[in-house]
Amino acid sequence: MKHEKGSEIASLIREINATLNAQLREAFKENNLTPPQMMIMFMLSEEKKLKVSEISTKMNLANSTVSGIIDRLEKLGYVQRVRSEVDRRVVHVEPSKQAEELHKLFHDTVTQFLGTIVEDATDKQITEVMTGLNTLQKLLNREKQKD
Amino acid sequence: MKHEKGSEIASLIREINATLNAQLREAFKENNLTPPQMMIMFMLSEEKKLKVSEISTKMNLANSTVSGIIDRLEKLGYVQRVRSEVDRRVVHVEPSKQAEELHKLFHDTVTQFLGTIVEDATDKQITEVMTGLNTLQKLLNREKQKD
DNA sequence: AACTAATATTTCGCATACGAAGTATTATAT
DNA sequence: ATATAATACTTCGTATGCGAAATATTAGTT
Repeated sequence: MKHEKGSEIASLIREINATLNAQLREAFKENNLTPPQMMIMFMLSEEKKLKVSEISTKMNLANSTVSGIIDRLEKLGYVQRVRSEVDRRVVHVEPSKQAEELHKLFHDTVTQFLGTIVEDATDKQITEVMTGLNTLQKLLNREKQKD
Repeated sequence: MKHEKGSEIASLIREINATLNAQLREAFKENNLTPPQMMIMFMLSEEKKLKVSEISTKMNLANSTVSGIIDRLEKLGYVQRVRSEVDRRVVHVEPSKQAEELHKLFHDTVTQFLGTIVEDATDKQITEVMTGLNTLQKLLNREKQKD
């Protein structure tokens, strides 16, 4: 009986994640960008310049994954890689000049979508969700060492 | 300010999902199977026979995704496809005879892992998590029609 | 019965997503 | 100063994961 709750929780996470991704794809469809592409553009419109590893950390992705996404954004002409002068191992990702008008649009689209998640949710509901997610995160992250 | 909570929630979901997947990969590493492969073997050891579309529904995946996973499990000799006699459009996925000893092992491994999620979690914590996830799921799923 | 619609699955093209290995550069140790 | 280790990123191979289109079969219409 012990694994029943774990099973239910794992299943719910999978389902919620899938739903969220589907809605993100739908919301960004007009822009012809995928969710992670859009999120990176969003972050760049706020930060103006990010290291590949910073993007990986913020988005919880492996460097190799981000590198591939940047490849495609670069090919689309939306960003450019710039090697750091200070430390030439570092690659800065910057929004490109020629797509500057789009940046505001991307930013607004993402902001708007993120708003809809909690739109017409009560404060109580938001608290419930945040509490539950934080608790689950803690449960998952501690149980490294044992016996 | 409105999108801040939405952003935080989306980010937490991503992070939790990634953590869960990483732990699943780690737990199933010994078996040389990926998480979805392992989950399908788990389901088959309980049900003995499932339609492709049933697997898709239970796992919240597109049929095309499941079809690919079954391809690889079949290539490994762990399952076999059997066309239904009743409705020849339907494909039944069955555990293979030659891997029968492994099935119990797979089942135990999955059961054990699902147990660890809630292991040494208090009832209060489990309730918090369940409440939060259910609330979030409801929030995401209702906002189809509007204005 | 012939035609059309619906259903179940597969195939295809593409974009994540990961870890391992490779490359280049910088930091550290001897 | 040179060898070694650490860091940042890319490349490679493989497995999801999706939607759209293709295929095969069954159900429903006329």
